[in-house]
Amino acid sequence: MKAIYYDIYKDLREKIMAGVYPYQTFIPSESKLVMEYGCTHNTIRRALQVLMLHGFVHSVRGKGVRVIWQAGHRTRFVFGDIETFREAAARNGLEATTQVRAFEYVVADKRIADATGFAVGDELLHVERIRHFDGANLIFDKSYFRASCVEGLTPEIASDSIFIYLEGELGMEVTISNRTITMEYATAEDREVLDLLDFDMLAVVENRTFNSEGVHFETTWSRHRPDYFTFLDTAVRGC
Amino acid sequence: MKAIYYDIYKDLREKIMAGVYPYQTFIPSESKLVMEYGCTHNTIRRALQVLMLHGFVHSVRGKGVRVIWQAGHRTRFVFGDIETFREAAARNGLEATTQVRAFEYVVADKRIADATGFAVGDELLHVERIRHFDGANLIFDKSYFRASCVEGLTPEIASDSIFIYLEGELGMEVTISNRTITMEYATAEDREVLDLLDFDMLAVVENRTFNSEGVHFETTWSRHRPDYFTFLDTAVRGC
DNA sequence: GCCGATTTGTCCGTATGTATC
DNA sequence: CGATACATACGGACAAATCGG
Repeated sequence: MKAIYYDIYKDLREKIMAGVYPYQTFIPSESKLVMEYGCTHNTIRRALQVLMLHGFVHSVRGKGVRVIWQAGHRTRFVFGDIETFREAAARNGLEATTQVRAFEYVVADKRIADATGFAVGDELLHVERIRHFDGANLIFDKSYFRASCVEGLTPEIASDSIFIYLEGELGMEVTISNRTITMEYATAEDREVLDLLDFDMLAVVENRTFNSEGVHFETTWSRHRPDYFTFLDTAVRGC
Repeated sequence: MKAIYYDIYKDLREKIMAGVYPYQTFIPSESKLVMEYGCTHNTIRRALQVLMLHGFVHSVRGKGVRVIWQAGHRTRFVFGDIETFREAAARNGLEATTQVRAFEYVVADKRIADATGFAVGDELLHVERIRHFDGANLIFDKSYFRASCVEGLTPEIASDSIFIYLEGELGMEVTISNRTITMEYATAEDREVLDLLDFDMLAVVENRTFNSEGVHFETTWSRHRPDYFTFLDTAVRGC
């Protein structure tokens, strides 16, 4: 990311998180930022748009751009953004390991196609992984990858990080993801592979990801033990 | 919303949902859209950005803009967007009623302030509501509003729709919302007011909303019975 | 492998509108 | 009313990626 607007976004974000622009105060006006960063109006606006989308600021016509990010809120055990399990675990300060439970090629029948969003007949790689951290098996991932997109993938790689392999070795870029979050009863299988204590339900995140060419190449269900699940989101009404 | 880019966004969205531009196909290039809509490059790009943010399309440099929205996916029992409970219920085709359980003015002590994000000493209106639809009490809302933002609000209005009142009568506009989703054990109170069957956990959405001036004016915890909870989201990696 | 046409991505400079104070 | 600040749009320029010949 070598774009100017993105550098400005990161700089402003840092200042907000560092308290240079505190909660509920106004950041400098667009024209001041234009002078400060030596770019144009439009480029500043681009950066401000990203700040808004990420829930850091809110702009008010005729008044200014107000900081709405609060320190302390939204921190621990967050598994929301598109990021690898390793990234999320590291950000939460946890040692994490992954055990691969299944790794097999299948052809999508109607049942799989309906569930995953792939087409009947698509060749898929079915992977099941168990995520261990903080002393317990806490997440059970069931994934279907489009086989043609994961050439050369092995169980050993899957136990490390599939996404780092895809992005590094295959040069694939993960960009957009459609997610749904639901709660489901734990199955016998869940109880077998996870350390569920006395929990009888799970938080299930269905994730359909698209690569940089807009091709749907993965559907994953992540089944989380409830006490380790937090999902974050910021929404903007209207336009 | 009188902006040109927004009209173009809505038009393209309609065409995608109507199947004019089917799943996985490319929509016309920017230059073709410029001619079709009689505006500039930048205005088209603005519309495309909104389409991307809402998970309808994905753009690939040098190739085009591909449709990634699938008909049928993401439909029923969705309570994700910033919208009133009535809007959501109506979209899901359900008759809905609301019972107001508490309605009282309080001053934020440290406990309330920490939980809600308001400051100690802020005057707040505490409201508890029970949402009934599909034949059962399914959602339990506990809200704190900034008192100065909800002048004239009555329990009767709260049983209808607080947001319609705020937007209509008070001219307030709800714009940004920070949400966290977690799972929690049902309390004795939950069991008292909701028809929980044998569920012992709830999906809890904490919602901090800001008005059009960027002022935090509401924190609500919506406690959903698990079988009626689905949350949707689309995420974009990188910038 | 190279070149040129196409397409998206970024940025500039300017102009006008609208809301706030 | 004027100054300030954000919102939208125009038109032009160049960079970067893709694709076909």
